[in-house]
Amino acid sequence: MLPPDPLPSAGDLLAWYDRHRRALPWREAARDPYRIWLSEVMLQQTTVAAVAPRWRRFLARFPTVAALAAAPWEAVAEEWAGLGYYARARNLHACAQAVVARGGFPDTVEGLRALPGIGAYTAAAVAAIAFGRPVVPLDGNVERVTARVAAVEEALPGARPRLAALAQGWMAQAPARERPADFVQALFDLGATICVPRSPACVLCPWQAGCAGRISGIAPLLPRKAPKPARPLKRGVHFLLSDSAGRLLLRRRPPSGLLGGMLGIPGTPWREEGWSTEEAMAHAPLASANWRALPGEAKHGFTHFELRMALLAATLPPGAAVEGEWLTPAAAAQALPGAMQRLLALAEAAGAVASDTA
DNA sequence: AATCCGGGGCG
DNA sequence: CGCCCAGGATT
Repeated sequence: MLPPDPLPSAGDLLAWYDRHRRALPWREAARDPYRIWLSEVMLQQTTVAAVAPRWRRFLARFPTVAALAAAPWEAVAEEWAGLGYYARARNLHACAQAVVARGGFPDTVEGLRALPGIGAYTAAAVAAIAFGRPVVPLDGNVERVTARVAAVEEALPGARPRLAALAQGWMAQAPARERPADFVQALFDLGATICVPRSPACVLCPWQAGCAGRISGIAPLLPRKAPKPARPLKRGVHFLLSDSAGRLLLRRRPPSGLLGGMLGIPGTPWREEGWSTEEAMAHAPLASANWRALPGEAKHGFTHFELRMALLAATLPPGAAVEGEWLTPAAAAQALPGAMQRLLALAEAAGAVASDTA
């Protein structure tokens, strides 16, 4: 079969990008590798809309990589709370310290790839956007655009090497090679605004004439993906202990694993089998307290399982000592990951804690 | 290569 | 309710 005519032209895409590129906060300032790197880490599996306000807030608190490296983990965790994938925050902190120790960000893919939390994608993205290296980061947008333009019918993730080679081939064309940062961001924007997963707007696409997927009519079906397994349901029981001032007992979770390093409301492990009251009470932070079950359940979806949590509440008996940290409900809402905030909302609905200032 | 790891928005 | 999102680390 003959290739489509004309072939995808980097110049056409760059001309489109010059007119239609998204106005994103990390594109406004100069190419500070710290800001670019921070945006790329936040954008891992996270939408632009969710990242933009958090990116501004993070930089207001940690304006430089040195400031981030010098900050205590507790402050970084609090600033990241609610963004998800908390290993990113741990690696971000460690990466900042490594960068300060070596005197600045590496300006090559290999150098960046060696840092914590920087994989093949982020290394290529920072190298291209911050340092002008002619490399294409393969993200979900680039995978989709490339699979469609080249009509790659092989399913992900097996097709990834082919897609990467095709996209890198476009970067080798003259106009792209001279504007690597713009070219990769043009691919991002094309995938985010026109070559979208469902109902792509092919009539608006600068590459429509050369798109093999559009010509053959299969573009909306690409890229093909392997089916995903079903998510099991897990259950847990949690314990909300209030002191006489209305503050709540929280404990920092182990540094790795699910919600690692983040604050949490004490509770049982999460498992598929349910918990009897007696069994759950063995995990209570304080056995002798006026525990009462609150009505309802808190539900939360993780990537690989669904979670339902029951909640028991009690007040701290006078003179009792418990290990953990005491936070006001407002401070807890600020510092807790989403799953734990669901428990807080359940308690507020039951009138078990002071309602937030909202 | 397969698994684990959050949270939000959209059709 | 399922899918997708500027993925990385671990095994």
